[in-house]
Amino acid sequence: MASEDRGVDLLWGSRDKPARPARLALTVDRIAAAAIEVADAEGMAAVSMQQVAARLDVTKMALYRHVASKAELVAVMIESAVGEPPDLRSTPGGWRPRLVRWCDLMRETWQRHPWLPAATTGERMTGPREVGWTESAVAALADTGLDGGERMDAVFLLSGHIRNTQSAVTAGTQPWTAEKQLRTVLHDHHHRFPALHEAAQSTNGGPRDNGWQFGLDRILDGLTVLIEERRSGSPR
Amino acid sequence: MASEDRGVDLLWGSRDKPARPARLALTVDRIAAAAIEVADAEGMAAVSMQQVAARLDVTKMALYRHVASKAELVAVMIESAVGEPPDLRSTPGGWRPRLVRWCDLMRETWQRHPWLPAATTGERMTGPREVGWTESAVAALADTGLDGGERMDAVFLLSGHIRNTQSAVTAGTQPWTAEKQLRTVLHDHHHRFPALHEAAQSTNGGPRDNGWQFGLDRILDGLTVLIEERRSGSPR
DNA sequence: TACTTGAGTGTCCGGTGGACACTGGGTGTA
DNA sequence: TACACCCAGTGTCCACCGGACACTCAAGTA
Repeated sequence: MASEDRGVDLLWGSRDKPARPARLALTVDRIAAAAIEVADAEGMAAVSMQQVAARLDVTKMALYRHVASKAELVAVMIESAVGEPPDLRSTPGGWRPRLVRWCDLMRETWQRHPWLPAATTGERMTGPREVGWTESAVAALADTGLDGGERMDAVFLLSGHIRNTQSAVTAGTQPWTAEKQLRTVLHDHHHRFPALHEAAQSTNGGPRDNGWQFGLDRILDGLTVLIEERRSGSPR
Repeated sequence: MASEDRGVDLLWGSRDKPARPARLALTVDRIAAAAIEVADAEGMAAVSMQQVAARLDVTKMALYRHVASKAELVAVMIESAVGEPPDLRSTPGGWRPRLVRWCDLMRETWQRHPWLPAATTGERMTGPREVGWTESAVAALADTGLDGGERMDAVFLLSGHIRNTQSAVTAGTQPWTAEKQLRTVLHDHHHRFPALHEAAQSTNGGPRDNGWQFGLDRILDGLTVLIEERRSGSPR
């Protein structure tokens, strides 16, 4: 059938265009780019081998010449989407502003690719760039007096918070992010959830950011407490 | 075929058992229980309509008489698995021990049902018990001087941390939880990730808990800073 | 010119969630 | 008592998913 189409094409028009331009056209990078387009436009759920293949005008099985499995495709997508990890050494002011900067950059790229939270959960392969981001943040904590495990835990805590707030933006991870639903539920059952009802009432307005800024400040304050304790008090 | 089996059954044995015990046997609760069994044993990915139906010796379509969709089934599973929210008013010592207690209970049930992190991500319906857990934690922050939004954000921060550490246990959300992989990568490319390499080296042993305790302490310390600031200093 | 290589194809498989028409026993009503 | 309706559970179908595998056929090499 495809060959028939080709025949018609050859007979009726565009004879001048190269007879086989499609050969060697497929590469891992092009596949990843197409998959990212799909994910950006329609979400991670829409990323299937056939969808991606269709966008490249190719059969899904052709993709398997270049990626071993869908998991590998997703891994390549992530590695491509996260971009080069930042160098924070030029950011002045010590560990705290550096981590803030790191979070800003992280959230920026995650906002550009809202499917990243969903794609980066679960057991999976990790690419060098992704590890590079972690490296970058751990390095920012180098001279804080925290031991290695603590530095890693701190970065994990921070990136987890980014993931939570970021995925909640698009997918409503937490009950109260499904705004309308919760609001009506709270209205109908306010006697059952008095504390929530009261909290919803006494919220000091302001645009919701899923608790991003609040959580960031709490985490950094908590880290500050530990770091100062280590520095001045008992150096363990 | 099923009727044949029934016939054989009737002819050869167990004639005494009621002729049609299966009628009215299916209920939402039984379906949810079966689905939870599947999820506990084989993970969320194994929860399909047919799997659940098979466990109940029933056709998958029979389930649709009782739940409208798979999403609804999952919602019922969650609501059933989280259990009754706790009453923390009897826990002495103020908001901090109460939140610690809340986290302990939360982690306990999440450990009993390791699929809960995976099931509670994404847009979905929320049941009264799940909201009840939130209510419970928000109530624990009632007399802290935080406004409603802050109380909600604090609970979100905490439950997000539980989710992250808990799901990492089973699914390796973060790069460095894939222990062996990262360790070999770090060994092979230590020149590329010096900070990570050094951190991995200088970790003060101890059993990893995915940064649960570390993160919890940081978050609670950070909350303490804010609450004390509100109480003593400028009440905003 | 003959042979090998390898990118892309077509077809198949088992699994998924779900639509829809059907069966057949239980029960309320005439 | 007879009948009709109700409705829990069934069987079959569909589109879609990821993936195995054998195939075609153009291009490069010997």
